[in-house]
Amino acid sequence: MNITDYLAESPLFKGLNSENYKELAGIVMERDMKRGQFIFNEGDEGVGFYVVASGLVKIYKLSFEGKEQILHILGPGEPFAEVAVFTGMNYPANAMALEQSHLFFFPRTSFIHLLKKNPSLAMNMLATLSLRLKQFTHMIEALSLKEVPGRLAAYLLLLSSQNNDAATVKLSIAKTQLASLLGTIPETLSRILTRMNNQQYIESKGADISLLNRQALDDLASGEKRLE
Amino acid sequence: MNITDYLAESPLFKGLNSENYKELAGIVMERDMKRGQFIFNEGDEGVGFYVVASGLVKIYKLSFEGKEQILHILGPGEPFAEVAVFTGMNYPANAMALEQSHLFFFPRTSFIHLLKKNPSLAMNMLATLSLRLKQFTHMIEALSLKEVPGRLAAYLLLLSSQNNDAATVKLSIAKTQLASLLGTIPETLSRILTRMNNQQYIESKGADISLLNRQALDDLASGEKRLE
DNA sequence: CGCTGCGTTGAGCTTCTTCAACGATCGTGG
DNA sequence: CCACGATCGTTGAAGAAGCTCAACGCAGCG
Repeated sequence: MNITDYLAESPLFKGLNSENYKELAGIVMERDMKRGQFIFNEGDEGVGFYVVASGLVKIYKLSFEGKEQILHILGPGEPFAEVAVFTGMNYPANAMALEQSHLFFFPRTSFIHLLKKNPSLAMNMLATLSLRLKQFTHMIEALSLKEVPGRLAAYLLLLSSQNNDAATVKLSIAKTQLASLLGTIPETLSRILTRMNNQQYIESKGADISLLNRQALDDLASGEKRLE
Repeated sequence: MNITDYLAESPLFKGLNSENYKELAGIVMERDMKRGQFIFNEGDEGVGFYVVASGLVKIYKLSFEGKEQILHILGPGEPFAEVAVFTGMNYPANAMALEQSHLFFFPRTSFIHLLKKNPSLAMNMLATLSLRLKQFTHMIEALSLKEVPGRLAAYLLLLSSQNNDAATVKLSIAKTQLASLLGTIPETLSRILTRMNNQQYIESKGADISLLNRQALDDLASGEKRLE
């Protein structure tokens, strides 16, 4: 599988013609990252953006004391740091590989050059950024309106829905990372998982979690009910 | 002042040529809203987006119990609901006029038509969306990493910096609305303002707030210090 | 004048975090 | 191959932050 095939799989570049792909392939650079390696840090100059070819990447912010809030977890086909390309500003957050990852890097100036000649590429970017904005909207809502059990319930239901409503879901990230993604800490997450088990809403064994009572999880996610 | 002049003031449309403006003026529709009037509700079909000509608009989410989280407060020249245009999805939040407002409305299909012929318009939209994404990044950081005093301090410093670092700032929205914007409730906001007064960090009289100790506010905003 | 919305204050309570300790797992080097 | 260390997950106890509920003053406005 060559670079063009990989690119065609990303929503960002879907539906472009072969000439477009050739041009993209012409400016792309490849980077290999090991688990735990920094891709860039908040404040670094925004020299371009990335698309995950393989692996897993987290985008996150750190507080003064070092507490982490994950903004995104990104897998194959997903772009990140596009914002830096268009604002011309520095990266607004940190990026780290969660596992061995292969990345495509698109330098800012060359990419903008492509964009200007290419309305459909621009439309794709607009759609992608819009979707991301919508995700952030949900995230802000969750962080400010819901309690942690509600956020966790929403996350589990989301995972399930992404898997044909599977009864059992597998966490693709460590529980510590999940805690950060949900805006809390590992201890709290652990306690809430225990309580959900006690209530028979779920049955969790390590990274595998079975959803036993969807209705109850729904109620938690909508804030309609509290976790006993 | 005609429509074209108004449009040219919005960052969204800055730097376009006169032909572009004429086309935009050709598809725009004008709407007048009274204070408290709904512009659209979450879940409504995303038929187009708006630019504020005059007045003030809030974009917000509601929890099950009716608690509100404001996502944005928008004034003249600022666009909103662009996301719906590109995702083709329903509006992801509610919009309400905070005061008597005059709005420009751009219907989805006509606007997309313009975009496709017009790379510089697309580039402007990309830059605008990216900036908004960056703001959301900050907001998520604030909501999850900072305590309420820190968020308030950051907000006051932001207001001041938008006014040539004025020593005294005036809140353009009601304190209840500010509470929602900061992800808290009026009672908590009120108590924190009182504490900041006691510490002589600020001096507040109604909507006018003087910043007496910028260093202390900075420390709060960065999470470096706690409010006594 | 009375109503309504906004802001403030107090008391009690819930949720979450902090701090500390401990068990399990896993990869690595001896 | 085993032992060790590191990371991760879990549990307990105590404390802090913010929320709920309730009451009240105040201003603007019909």
